[in-house]
Amino acid sequence: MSEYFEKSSRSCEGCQCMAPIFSFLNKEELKLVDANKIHVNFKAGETIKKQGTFMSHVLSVNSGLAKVYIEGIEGRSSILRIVKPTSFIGGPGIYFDQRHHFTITALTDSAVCFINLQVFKDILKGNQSFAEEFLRDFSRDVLRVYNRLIFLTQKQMPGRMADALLYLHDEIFNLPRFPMILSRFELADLSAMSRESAVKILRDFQKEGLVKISDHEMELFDVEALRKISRIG
Amino acid sequence: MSEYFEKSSRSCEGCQCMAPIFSFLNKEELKLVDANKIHVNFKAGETIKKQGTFMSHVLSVNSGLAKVYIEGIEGRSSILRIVKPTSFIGGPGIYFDQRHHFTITALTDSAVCFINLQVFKDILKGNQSFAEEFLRDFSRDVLRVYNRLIFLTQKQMPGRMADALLYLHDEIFNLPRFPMILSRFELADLSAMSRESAVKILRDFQKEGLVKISDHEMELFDVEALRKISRIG
DNA sequence: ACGCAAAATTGATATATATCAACTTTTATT
DNA sequence: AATAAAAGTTGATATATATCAATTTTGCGT
Repeated sequence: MSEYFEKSSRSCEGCQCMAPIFSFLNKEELKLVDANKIHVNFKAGETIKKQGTFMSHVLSVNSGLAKVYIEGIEGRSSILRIVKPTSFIGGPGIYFDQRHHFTITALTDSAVCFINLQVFKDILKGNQSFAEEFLRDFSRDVLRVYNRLIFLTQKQMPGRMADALLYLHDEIFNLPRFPMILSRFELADLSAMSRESAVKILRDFQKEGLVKISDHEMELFDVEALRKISRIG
Repeated sequence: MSEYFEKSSRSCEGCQCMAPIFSFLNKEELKLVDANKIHVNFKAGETIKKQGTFMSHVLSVNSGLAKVYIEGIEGRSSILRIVKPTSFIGGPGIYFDQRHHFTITALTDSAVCFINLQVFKDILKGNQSFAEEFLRDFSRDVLRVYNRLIFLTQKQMPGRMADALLYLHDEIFNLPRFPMILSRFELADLSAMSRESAVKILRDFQKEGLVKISDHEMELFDVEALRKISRIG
């Protein structure tokens, strides 16, 4: 565990790497956040927050990529989302039971700010537009889960894998060629299948010339074909 | 379509059938709700709100039972929850895009109040404890979906069907014997399988003496055995 | 009470998917 | 560089699940 942390030397004011939601804060509120945050660096693979633990802070991912996943039955996991900078991470525990309902793990070296939950809530109370943006962000998250529920239960494997790749393409990298940050195992967790099945589907995609995987890089040759596979299910 | 509606003669104040969340309102706020609500009766089978439509109101189910489901791919549906009186129904559209992201259908004759969304939001702005209760309610909903995501993707059919029955038992009726409000088709939508599979699993449960279905009644003889099946997956 | 339409049921079959076991490649460690 | 450990791959097989087609039951309107 090498979570070397620091009382950030930079202040939040003027910080380029805070999550967009915090742009709704005024100077005073930002100072409050500044005084009640902890900045921590994580190495790839490290656990940022563990499901089930007490939620003392909310998170802002400043740099790096992370996976947010629910630890389910017998060691199996469902990845809810991949987080890219800069993103806010709260979750349903904030106003329900003050617990984390998912685990967050760094996929690459990452920098994260932890903002004291009570301070966050206090600011939320007094700033209407901040509160509304928070709700918008939360709601977007919820809709993502709705979508996952539908496509994980109603599509079959090729469609689910196509969706996983398109998710990385459309939401994370916006490029047909991107670093393969997820292992086959994680890709399986993202598309609700076994590792072996994930490997086989990817091999099929590769044979058909839709994608190419090499040297930790994924290249999508035919995004439209993938979209079609996604549609067909 | 026999949605005969009425400007309710009773006022909200003192109404015994409003959703618990509204108990956080003061008299004045309640009057505002009163002046901006519509009370509608639905017959079993009627659609209360349709996925994709503009969200002009939030709902309070005063009596009757309803199903909340997402219309997914090629006519397939996923039931998110069964709603019993008295319950508030909002959804992620409130602060995101003002649309309904699920369809609500009456399972029995029902009475529903539609509260103007803008008025609802205005009150939320000015009443902190109401806002927090709203967030708690919303978060509870979200956690329900998390759970469904996990058990629908990580358990196999017997476990999923056991969960569906236990859901009705634990959350809706709190009795080992209850009216079978869901068709086999709907039970299948609740446990993410085909109708035929649902029938077969139920037959197995019945053969093993775990449940009995007759005359629109479901009786759970061995709740603990069902819990075990749920656990095993 | 009759007849129709919808829902439920059934067994046979096809398909999708997981599991298993063996093996290869990659990555990390000493 | 050698070795171990982890990740990835593969084909064979078993299992879970959906689909299909035929049949029965139930509910409903006249």
